[in-house]
Amino acid sequence: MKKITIEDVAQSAGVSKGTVSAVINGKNTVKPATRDHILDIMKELNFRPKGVARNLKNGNQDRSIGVIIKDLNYPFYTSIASGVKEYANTKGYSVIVTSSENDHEFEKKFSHLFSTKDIKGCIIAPIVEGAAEIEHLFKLKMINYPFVLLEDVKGIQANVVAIDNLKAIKKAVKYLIDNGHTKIVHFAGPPHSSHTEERIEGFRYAFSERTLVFNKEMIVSVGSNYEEAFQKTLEYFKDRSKEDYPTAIVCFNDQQALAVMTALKEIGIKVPEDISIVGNDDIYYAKIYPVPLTTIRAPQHEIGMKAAEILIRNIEASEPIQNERIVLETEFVIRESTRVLN
Amino acid sequence: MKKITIEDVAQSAGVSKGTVSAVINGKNTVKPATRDHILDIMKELNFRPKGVARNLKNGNQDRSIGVIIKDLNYPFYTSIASGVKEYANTKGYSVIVTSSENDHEFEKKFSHLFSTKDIKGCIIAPIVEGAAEIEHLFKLKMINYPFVLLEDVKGIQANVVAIDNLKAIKKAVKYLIDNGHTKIVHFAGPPHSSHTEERIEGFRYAFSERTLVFNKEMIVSVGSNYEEAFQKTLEYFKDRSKEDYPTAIVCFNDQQALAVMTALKEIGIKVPEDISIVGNDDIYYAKIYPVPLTTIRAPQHEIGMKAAEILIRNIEASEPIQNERIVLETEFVIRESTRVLN
DNA sequence: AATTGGAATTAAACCGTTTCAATTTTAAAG
DNA sequence: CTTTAAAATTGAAACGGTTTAATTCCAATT
Repeated sequence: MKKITIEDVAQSAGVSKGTVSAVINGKNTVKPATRDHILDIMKELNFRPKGVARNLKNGNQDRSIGVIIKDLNYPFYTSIASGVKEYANTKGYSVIVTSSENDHEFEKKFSHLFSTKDIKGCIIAPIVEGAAEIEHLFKLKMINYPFVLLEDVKGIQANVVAIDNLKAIKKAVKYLIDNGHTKIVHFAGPPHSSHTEERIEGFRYAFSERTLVFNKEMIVSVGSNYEEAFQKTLEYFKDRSKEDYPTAIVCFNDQQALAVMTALKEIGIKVPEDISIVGNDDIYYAKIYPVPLTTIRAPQHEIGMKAAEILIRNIEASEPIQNERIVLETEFVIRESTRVLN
Repeated sequence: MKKITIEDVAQSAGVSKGTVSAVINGKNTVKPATRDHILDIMKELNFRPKGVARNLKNGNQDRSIGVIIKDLNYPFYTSIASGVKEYANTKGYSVIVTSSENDHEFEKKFSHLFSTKDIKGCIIAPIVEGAAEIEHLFKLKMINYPFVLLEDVKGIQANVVAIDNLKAIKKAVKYLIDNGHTKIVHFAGPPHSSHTEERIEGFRYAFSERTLVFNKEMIVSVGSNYEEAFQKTLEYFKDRSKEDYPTAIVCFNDQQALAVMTALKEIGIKVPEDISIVGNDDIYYAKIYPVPLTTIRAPQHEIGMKAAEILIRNIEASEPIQNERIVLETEFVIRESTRVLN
C-alpha cells in the first residue's frame, strides 16, 4: 500500500501538482469546476498531504515549544506547564505538552520527537534515576537544540530552573522542632529520584542544625503514587503501639500527603490532633483538602515562566547556548494539618 | 542573519554533506578526528539541523497523535488525555496535548499545527460558541486529516465521542425532586457553550417529566471560572431572604461546585444542611472536597480511550473516513453534599 | 477573424536533509 | 613497492510538497 502523493492526485485528476497544491491551500486562482474535481479525487484516493513536506519550502512560521512533564494528572506539573504557556504566549510561541509517566523511554522518545518535528525547543522535567541515562540529552546538545531542565541532572551541563528542596524541607522540619515536635518522620518519595534524595538530605540537616540526633528509622520509603502511599501508611501503623507514633510526618509531596491523611483517617488517627502532617508543592487542591494542608509551596507558575523565558532566549539567540542555572525560593505555608505542641 | 544549513557546515569543515549527516546521526563510519572537527564547526556555527527536512526523506517512523483540550488545569480534561494516552500507547502512538484555554484562535492554531507537523491525527475538545467558526475543521476534512471531536459541533460531520449531558442532568434533577427538594436551581456554565445549553435543557426536561412548572429564574448564569463563580454566588445570595433560598443547586461542573461551596461557607450557609449541591464531571478531587461532592460522573478515562481508538482506526485505514458517533453513559454518584428532605 | 488581457494552469526550481552506490583513502599484508 | 580489503568519504538522487515565472486558455473587444 503505497503512500499517495500529490503527484498521484495530479495525475488522476489530469492536472499539474501546482494546481492541486493551490486547491489544498485554498488559493482562489482555481476554477471552481477544477477545484471540485480535484477535491473529489483527493477524497477518493484518501490523499493526506505530508505535513513535513509542506513545511520544508517555506520554513513553517508558527513557533512552538514542548514541555515534557512526568504526570499529566498531578497539578504541580500542569501548573508549571501553565506558567510556560503564559510566558510563551506573550512571545508568540505555542506550547505542547507531553507526559513521560516517569518512564525513561518516553522521555527519550519525546525529546527526539520534538527535535525532529520543528518544535523549536523544549522544557524537560527529567527522570533522574540511579544510573541516569542521558545520551538523549547529549544528542540534543550535539544538534544545538535548546532545552531547559527542571531538575539538575548529574553529568550534563544545561539550563536548569530548579527549586531548593533541601532548604525547603529544612525550614519545615525546623519549624516542627521549634514548635515542640519530638518524633518527626519523613515519608520519602520514589527511590532513585533526586527530589527524594534532596528532601532526605534536608531532613537530616535540620536535625544536625538543631543538634539533635538523626537516625535512619526516621526515613520511611513510601513513594508518591496514591495507592502505594496509602498502603504503606497502613502498614507503617499496623504493628505500632501508640507511644511509638510520630508526632509529625513530613511528606514527600501533596499527593502523598493526601494518601497518608486518608489512610490515617481510616485507622482513626486524627490530623492534626494526633499527628501533624506537612506536604510539599502546594498544589491547587492542597488548601481544600479535608484538613487544609500545611505545605511547602513551590512557585510552580514562576518555574514555568522562568524556564520558558530562558528557553525562548536560547531559541532566538544566534550564538551558541550559554547555560544558566536558576534556583527559585519556596515558601512554607501553614494551614490546619499541623499544630503547635508547646 | 541567514539560516545555517548542513551545507554551510560541510563547507566550513571541508567535507561533504553526507559526512556531516553521518555525524549528526551518530553513524560509526566517521573517523574520530573528522567527527570531532565537524562537531566543533557545528557548535561554532550554532548549526541546528531542520527537523522537517530530516523527516522528509525517511518519512519519520514515530507515530504520534495530538489532543486539544480546553484547560490543562482542570482534571476532567487531563483525565481524558490520560485515557487517550493509555490506549494510544498500546498501539505504539505517542500523544502530545495542548490547551486552547477556551480561545478559538488557539484551537485553530493547534489543529493547523498538528496537521502540519506530521502528527497523524488529533482529538479536539471543541469550543462551541454561538456562531461557531468551523473552517479549520473543514480544512482538516479537506486534507483527509483524521480527527475526533469530544462534543458535537453543528454544521460538520465528524467522529464524535460525547456524553449525554441532557440525560445526566435530568437524572440528577429528578433525584432531587423525588427526594423532596422543592426549590431547585441550576447554576449554568459559560454562555454559548453547547455543554451549558444541554445541561439547561436537561434541567427543564426533568421538570416537565415530573409535570412541574419550570421558570427561567431557575437558571442562573454563573460560569465555570472559579473566581467568577465565587463572586456570582455571593451576589446571588446577597439580597435574598432566607425563605427564597433554593433547597438545592445543580452546578455546571465540579470546579464551579467548589467555588459555590466555598462562597456558601463564607456567608454561613451549610452544605448539605441548608442547601444541597450537585456537581458535574466527578473529577478526581470531588471526593475529597471539604464536603465530598455528589456529582454526575463522566467516564473521563473511557472517553479518552474510545476517542483514541476511533482516531487510530481512522489513521490506519486506507479508505476514506467513515464517521462514527458514540455517546457514553454517565453515572450519578451520591456523596455528602446532598441530603434527602422527605 | 484577429487582438487583447486577465484567469487558469503548468513546469521547473527549490526547501534541507538522508541515503546509498560509487569512489577515494588508509592500513595491513604480501 | 604493490596489492588488497576495509574504512571513510563523496555526490547525486530522493523525499513530497510550494512557489513563481512562463505559458495556455478563453471570453470580450475591435
